[in-house]
Amino acid sequence: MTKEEIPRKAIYRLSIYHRCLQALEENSIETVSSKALARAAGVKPTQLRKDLAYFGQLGTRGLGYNVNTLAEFIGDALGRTKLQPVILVGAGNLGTALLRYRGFNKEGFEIIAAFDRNESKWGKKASGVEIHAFHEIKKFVEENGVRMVILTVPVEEAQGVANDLVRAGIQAILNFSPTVLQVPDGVVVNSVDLALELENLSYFAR
Amino acid sequence: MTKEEIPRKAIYRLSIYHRCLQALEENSIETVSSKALARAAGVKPTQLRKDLAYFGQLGTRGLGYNVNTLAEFIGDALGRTKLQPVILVGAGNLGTALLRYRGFNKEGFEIIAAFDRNESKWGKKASGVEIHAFHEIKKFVEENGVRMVILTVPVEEAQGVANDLVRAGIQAILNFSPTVLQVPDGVVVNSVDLALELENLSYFAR
DNA sequence: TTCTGTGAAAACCTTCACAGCT
DNA sequence: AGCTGTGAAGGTTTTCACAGAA
Repeated sequence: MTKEEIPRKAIYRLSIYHRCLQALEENSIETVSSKALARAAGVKPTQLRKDLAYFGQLGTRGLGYNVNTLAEFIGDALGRTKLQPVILVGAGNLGTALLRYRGFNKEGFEIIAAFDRNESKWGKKASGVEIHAFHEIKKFVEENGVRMVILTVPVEEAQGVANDLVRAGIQAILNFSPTVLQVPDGVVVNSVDLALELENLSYFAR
Repeated sequence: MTKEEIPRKAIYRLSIYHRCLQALEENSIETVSSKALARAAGVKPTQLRKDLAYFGQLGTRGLGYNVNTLAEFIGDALGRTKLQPVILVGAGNLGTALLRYRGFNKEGFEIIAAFDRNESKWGKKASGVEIHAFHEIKKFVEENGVRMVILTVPVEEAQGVANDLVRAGIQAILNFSPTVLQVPDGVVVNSVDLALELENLSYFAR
């Protein structure tokens, strides 16, 4: 069972299961069946079992899954045990809104710094996060072992900035610009394209 | 070639192609090969051709595709010809940031109103969009023929509000809460889960 | 020759059916 | 009995290989 043979989509769903398990933990529920957990996660029970089976036998037949054990196991499998430092590049509208958003911390990610090209922002803080000069990124990334970036710059700048980030040693980019970033192998990009999601919705809503 | 047999993912990619074509149009490029367009969209040429082939013969063999014609065709296929009214529910951090974000308009969507539970916000405007009382949604939706919602309320409220929206006749929800919404058949949900995207990235970044 | 269109093959992912613990 | 684990079947999406038009 190596990392390679687990479907991409299964990994994605694992995060969802993890969330649902956290909710169950908060309600002091100790055991859950694949049926109940699958329902909460919006998938079919067999799929949930299959996904978990990639990692071994995690449940107890006739009983179900232990909530705590399973939550911890998935957390480990996702490499989510320790806090991951993240930087944000582009402290505009969306960027500062994301700095204010507390959802990341709760899930184990900390935005430790922001970067912007606009000199007037340098040294200032937004939601407790200091905004640095853009050209300091490379040094900062190296010194702090940063691997992940949230990219919220205007479309026109996105590819150029992405190139700089790759050069600085960044391995993963969460891209909010409505463009397809070209990056070398070994660098991962997930794009959140708001207009595209709307467009997609409008197609399927009749 | 009915709507039903075209892969979901192909529809999604169509939006990407559309974007790339718009960029080409702005640069006054008249013709593009599947190879070039696929590269820009981050897919393989064969996949692009297959996707387009679902809709008929759109290119010219030996030559490529006409940028204008193809852009217009895809726009039509996506039902993107006329402006779609959208409302935003939950005028908090993320909500107001999205109101400020101009990317929607450019792609043919207009946020015509915002709604919030917080009475102190009622009647105020954020980025030119008026914030209404939450209980006015149903009436507003009916009167304005609104089918789509951007949902940016806190997690705890998300499912409850979604239920209200469905009752008000909403057909599509772009959900930003980190939870899986349960909705009846006929209602479409696309979720943008920021922490989940980060988690996913962190797994694939080594 | 160049580049699209497309049936067939391959890869991938989901679901089924039931074996196997508790 | 109740519920998980899993090989096999089924379905969907991607890629290949090449036919066909400009």
